[in-house]
Amino acid sequence: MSPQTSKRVTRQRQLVYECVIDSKDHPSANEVFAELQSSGIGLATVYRQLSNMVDEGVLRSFEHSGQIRYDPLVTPHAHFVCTVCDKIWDVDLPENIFLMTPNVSDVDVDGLELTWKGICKACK
Amino acid sequence: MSPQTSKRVTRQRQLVYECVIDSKDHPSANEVFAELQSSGIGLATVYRQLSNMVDEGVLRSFEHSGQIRYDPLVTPHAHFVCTVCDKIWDVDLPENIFLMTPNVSDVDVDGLELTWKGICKACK
DNA sequence: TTCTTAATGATAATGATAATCATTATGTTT
DNA sequence: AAACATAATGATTATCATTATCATTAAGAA
Repeated sequence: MSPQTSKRVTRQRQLVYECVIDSKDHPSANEVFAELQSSGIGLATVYRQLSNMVDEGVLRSFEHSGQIRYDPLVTPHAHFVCTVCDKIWDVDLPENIFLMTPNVSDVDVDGLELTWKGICKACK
Repeated sequence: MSPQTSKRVTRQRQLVYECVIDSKDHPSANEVFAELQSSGIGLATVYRQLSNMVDEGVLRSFEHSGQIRYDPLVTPHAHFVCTVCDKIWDVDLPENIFLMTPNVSDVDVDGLELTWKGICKACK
C-alpha cells in the first residue's frame, strides 16, 4: 500500500466544506471564494476542492445561469428556481418518480435532475 | 404603427433555424456555426439568432456540460443524457408530472426541466 | 429607387473554469 | 522530534463559451 491513500485534511478543505454545508443558497465557486476571502484561500483551491468533493460524493452540483452551483444535500431531491430573482430552493422529488424511468431501450438510468421553474413568493 | 414591427427574415436567420430543426442531437451554438460555416455566417449571428429564437419560443434551450444546447422540440418533454458519451435523447415526461408541483408555498410554477442520467446502449 | 434601421460579422471584452508549476505543509516514517 | 515523500496550495496563465461593440450591410417599407 502506498504511504498516502486518503485525502489530506487541509485547512482550506475544511473551510470550503463548512462554507457549503452552512450555506442555504446553493453557492457558486466564486461565492464560496468571496465568503472565505478573509482566510486567504486561493480561488483555484476553492474550485479544486469543490470539484473534488463532488467527485467524492460529499457535495452535489448542478448548472444554473452559466455557472456550477454546489449543494450540501446529496440525497435525492429537486429544485425550484425563481426565474425573476434566480434564487433556488430544495424541494422534494415527486412520489415514485424513480418508477417512471424513460422509455429509451437498453439504458442504465442511475440518476435524475429535476428543476421546477416559476416565480417565488417575494417576486410576485 | 412603426414602419418595422416584426423580425426581418434574413438568410442567416433561416439558416440557423433550419439547422436546428434538422438536427437530432441538441446542438450547441458552436456546432450550429460549424455546420453553417460554408455559408459564411458569423459566429456572433449564430449566437444572436439562437438566443432570439429561444426568447420567441421557437426553440428551447438547456445547459449541459458548460454550454447551452438548443432543442427544436418546444413541447414539454424530458431528456436522457449518457454520462459517458454525453449524447442526449428526448424522452417523454412522466405521466401527470404537472400534478406533482413542489411543496413551496405561494409560488407560481410555470415549467420544469427533467434530465435522466445514465449510460446508453452503445456505451455499455 | 430611396430610405430607415434592424441585422450582420469581425473583433474585443467578459466571465467561469481548468491547467501550470514553483512552493508549502500534511501525515508518515525513521 | 527531525526528515521525508508528495499531495495540496496559490498566483498566474490559458481556455472556452458567451456577450458587447460598432462600422457596414441589406431587409422591407415608403
